[in-house]
Amino acid sequence: MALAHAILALLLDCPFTGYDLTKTFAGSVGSFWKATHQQIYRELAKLEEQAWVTVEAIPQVGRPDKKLYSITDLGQQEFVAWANQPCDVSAVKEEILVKVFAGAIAGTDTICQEIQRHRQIHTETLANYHQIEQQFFADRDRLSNEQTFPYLTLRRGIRYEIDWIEWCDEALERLTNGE
Amino acid sequence: MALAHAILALLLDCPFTGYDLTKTFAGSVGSFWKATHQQIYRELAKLEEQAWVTVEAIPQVGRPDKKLYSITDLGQQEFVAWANQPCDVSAVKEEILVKVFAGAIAGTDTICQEIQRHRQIHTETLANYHQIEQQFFADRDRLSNEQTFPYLTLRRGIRYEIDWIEWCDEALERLTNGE
DNA sequence: TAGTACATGTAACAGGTTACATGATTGA
DNA sequence: TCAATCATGTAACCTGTTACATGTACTA
Repeated sequence: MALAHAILALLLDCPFTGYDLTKTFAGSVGSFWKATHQQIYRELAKLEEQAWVTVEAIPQVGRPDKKLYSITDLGQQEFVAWANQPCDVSAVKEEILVKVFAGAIAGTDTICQEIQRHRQIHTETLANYHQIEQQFFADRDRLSNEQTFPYLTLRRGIRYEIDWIEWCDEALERLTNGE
Repeated sequence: MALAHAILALLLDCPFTGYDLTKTFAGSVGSFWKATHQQIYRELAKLEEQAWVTVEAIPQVGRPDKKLYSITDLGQQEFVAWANQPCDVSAVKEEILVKVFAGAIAGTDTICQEIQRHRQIHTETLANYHQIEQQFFADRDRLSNEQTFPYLTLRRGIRYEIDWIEWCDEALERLTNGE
């Protein structure tokens, strides 16, 4: 049910098309939620059935109609109710750690290369987050209450990437010690 | 396909029953992979079809036969081949951050309580990891190559929990500032 | 002229969750 | 006597991924 609520969370602020939601999930909100366009279109259809959102079709020339989705009062009530229920800590599933776990069979070189590749990816993601931070949260210690909430999700993303990079360094050191 | 490889990773070391695999996924290996018994039984059936594992039925009194699964040479080859292919960084999906993102509508109190709840859970998980560390990796700076690999996965888990706890503290501070 | 952005969708499949089902043994 | 542990499984459902499909407009 959480994809539904992630979509509602975005619609609370302003109406969106499925297309724009897809881009948002691939962008800023991507630090804590991911979804493909197929998932989003399917979910929007369900949300409409439940009357949590309404659609307005906006005709266009040479393109499919834009379908602009807005959250309803019912949708907003549902979101608040959902937010007030405790939720689980998310389950971790790390493919790279499956490899590391069996590193003795996969081979130290293989593992080190993969760790280095991941370190690179995390470094790039971190740079991206830092750029968002500069652009949208310049005066970080004087944010309004409304701005603080999205900033905290970005902070979580930044911490997460830094922590991965540090683990990669630690792992590489432990694996190359004595060579 | 990664559940299959997570199972193979465990079988590389020694044979397992589906039941024992379930417990292992709920325990130590749970720091980087989770699976329910239904998933595991279904996956084991597939692995057997592909001849990546073999089964030995062990009759018991008053209980279903134990089915002890062992990895085959083919399974081992497959695992090494898989480990040598680059894999993606895992996608993050954090339900709590969906709530935090829309915190202005959910309400600061609601959000703070939920963050505090999660802080507690992360603290307990961390304590659990520290205990595993004490028990199985006592002499942390003098581990054999074989021990280093699983230790690194535990280190990742420990760092992850610490990082979450620190983020919770940071978030709570930012949200209660000026009250 | 090739690729990207815009804008939606169907279909098939893979992976994950929840409920139900069986039935002996052991410990509180 | 109640719950937990041992040990397996079926079925239904929900979520997520991949491939395919359409067709314009703009940019390199």
